Amino acid sequence: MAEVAHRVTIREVAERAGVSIATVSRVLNGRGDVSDETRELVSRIIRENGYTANRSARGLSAGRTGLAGVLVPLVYPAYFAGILAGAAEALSEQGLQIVLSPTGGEHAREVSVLDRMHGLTDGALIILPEESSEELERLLDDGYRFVVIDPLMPLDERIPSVSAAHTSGADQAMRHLLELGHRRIAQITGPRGWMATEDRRRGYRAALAAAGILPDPALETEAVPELVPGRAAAERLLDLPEPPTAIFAFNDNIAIGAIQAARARGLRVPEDLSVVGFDDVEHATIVTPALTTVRQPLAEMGRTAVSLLIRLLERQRFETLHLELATRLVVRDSTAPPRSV
Amino acid sequence: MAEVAHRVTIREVAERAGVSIATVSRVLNGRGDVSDETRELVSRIIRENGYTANRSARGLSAGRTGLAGVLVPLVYPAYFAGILAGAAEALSEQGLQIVLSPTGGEHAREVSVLDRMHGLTDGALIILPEESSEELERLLDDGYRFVVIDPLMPLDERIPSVSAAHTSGADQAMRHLLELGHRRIAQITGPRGWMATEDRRRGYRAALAAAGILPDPALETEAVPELVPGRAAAERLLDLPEPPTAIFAFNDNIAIGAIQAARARGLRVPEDLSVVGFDDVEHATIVTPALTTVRQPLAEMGRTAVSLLIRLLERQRFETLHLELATRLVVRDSTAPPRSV
DNA sequence: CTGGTGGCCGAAAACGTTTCCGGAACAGTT
DNA sequence: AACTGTTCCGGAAACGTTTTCGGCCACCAG
Repeated sequence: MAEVAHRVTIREVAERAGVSIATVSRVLNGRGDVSDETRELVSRIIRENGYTANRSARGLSAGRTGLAGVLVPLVYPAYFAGILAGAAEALSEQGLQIVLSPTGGEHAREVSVLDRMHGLTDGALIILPEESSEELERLLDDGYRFVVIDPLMPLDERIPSVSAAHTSGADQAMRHLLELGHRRIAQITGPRGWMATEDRRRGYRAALAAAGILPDPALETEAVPELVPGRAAAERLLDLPEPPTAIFAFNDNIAIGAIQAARARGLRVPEDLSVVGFDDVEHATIVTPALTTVRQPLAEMGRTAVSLLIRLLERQRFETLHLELATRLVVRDSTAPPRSV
Repeated sequence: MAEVAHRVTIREVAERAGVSIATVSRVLNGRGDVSDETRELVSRIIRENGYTANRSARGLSAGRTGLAGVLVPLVYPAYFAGILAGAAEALSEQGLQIVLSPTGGEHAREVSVLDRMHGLTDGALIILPEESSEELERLLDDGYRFVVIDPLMPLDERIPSVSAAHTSGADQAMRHLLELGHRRIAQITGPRGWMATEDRRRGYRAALAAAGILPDPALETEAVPELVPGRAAAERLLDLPEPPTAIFAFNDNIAIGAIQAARARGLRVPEDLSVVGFDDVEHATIVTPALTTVRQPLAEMGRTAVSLLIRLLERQRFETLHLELATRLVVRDSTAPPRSV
């Protein structure tokens, strides 16, 4: 029990093995130019002394830190946790450690966090970035490597990104409702200006148009993608003189809010009101009725972003920097033909 | 657009400001011994050139990396996300970055991750560790600083830990059910040997004893704390010749599984079966009926662990290394008096 | 005028690695 | 015997900071 616990260094390992530190380093990193005999000896000493390299020193010397940043607005929501889980798995396979930074979705904080990341990590995944394309371009020009997951705003061509097929997802959801016979289908959108919002709105309108239905502006309302605002938005829709028979919600939380709103006024889901969500987080399966929703492959988005990042770090050239993953409607119990049919 | 983007160093900042690197370092770290004038000038140059310190170099030189490890079995489950959210907030307030390591709950992987952490971070939070007390003691003797959150096994006195009041929580849950008039109360426990399992079992038995009820071994069954195993366990209980009128589940997932099991055989919750969970994750509020459950202050456990870790890093001496946070019963809609009363 | 004090700053060592360069030893070829 | 290669290894520079130590200067008191 030492007075001050002293971490064993490469120099001590070298001394005890009777070799130079260069040789120890070579063994450590699996470089060639070491005899089997020496390699064996050094490995033993390393094991016996419980030596592990000081990452700061390694990072400083080698120019790579082995760290990858993951910027996320919040840790808690299942949406982020899903992406994070996929990314974490893939990063760990690549031997990269994750530096997790919740930004709280505040622009200023995110900018400063990102600046710090530049001196700390080899690259980053940025989920739902608050930053403008210009700010990200500056970072890119500074030589930092990163991949954006689910960009809120349209980004410059040069910025690598991974997203989901919003328009197609909305289209699938709408087709499903239309086939069930719904004609008055409301949409609770996400915040105006987000790419996801606009893309899904496009899908919504296109599907209506294809069915020969004139969109009713009263049936489109907006909500912060959380449960309580979702419930409020649904209440607004149900208060309409001619309320919808189905609601297509921006995400599962809003959809669950809508189910609660319906139940609160004695409407049954799906008999009196059909509800479709988006995301397919775990909540969708435990709510009653189980939610029909558009599945986003969250974990896979994380994994895909990592593989893009890896190739970026290896300075590979690419065909395409923009990946869009397919979405898929999952039909459960919250949708049925409308009453009147 | 430089050929190879070159990160600006402290040396360049010093040159452009016409001062020594020592002075720039002093400004950077807010040390005294710099005139206001010089400080202003250097700050400007730093801002203009978008300089941020290389963390590896800083870590190497200063002996502190500004990184804190967080070891977690999985990222996804709301239980971990809740703790992580609290810890993340507190760590960021302290200017520490989070190195997140999902271990998959595999012992071997956790050990190696932890070894790596030692050379990378200043300290760590270890949530639900797979490691034995001995392994953690070795780490402690090596001079690594960490705090265990919700230990699975009893740990050595010297290992700092934060946990929740399991026994008291179980007692509150049982009292509630007993007061409602239940006499045949089943328990679905967590895995045998876990501290949480044993403590809650103690609370369960003590409450029964206090009510003068002889425990029936048939009413105690075990499940992996997830939804599907929980449903299976509940089915076993409901298949009993004399089934329980209430179930006290090890966590919310199991409780939700129990609700599903009841519903599947036409029993109504809470009229025909009362269910109490543990944790109070978000799921508990969106399931129907909303779950009566014992709330663990997850975010606060994370924050508390961080403040312990901070004091450890500052080498403060302490009164106590073991903190237990209070749990509290939250009554919702999944509990009611039994049928027969 | 002298000596002391305090504010401000620079030189340089130190942190623990990786990696470049070159040298020793030995085998094979001519 | 002299060479050319190969294999294996060590010396030392370099990475970008922090921090210690000491020096210079201005100011003040005696």
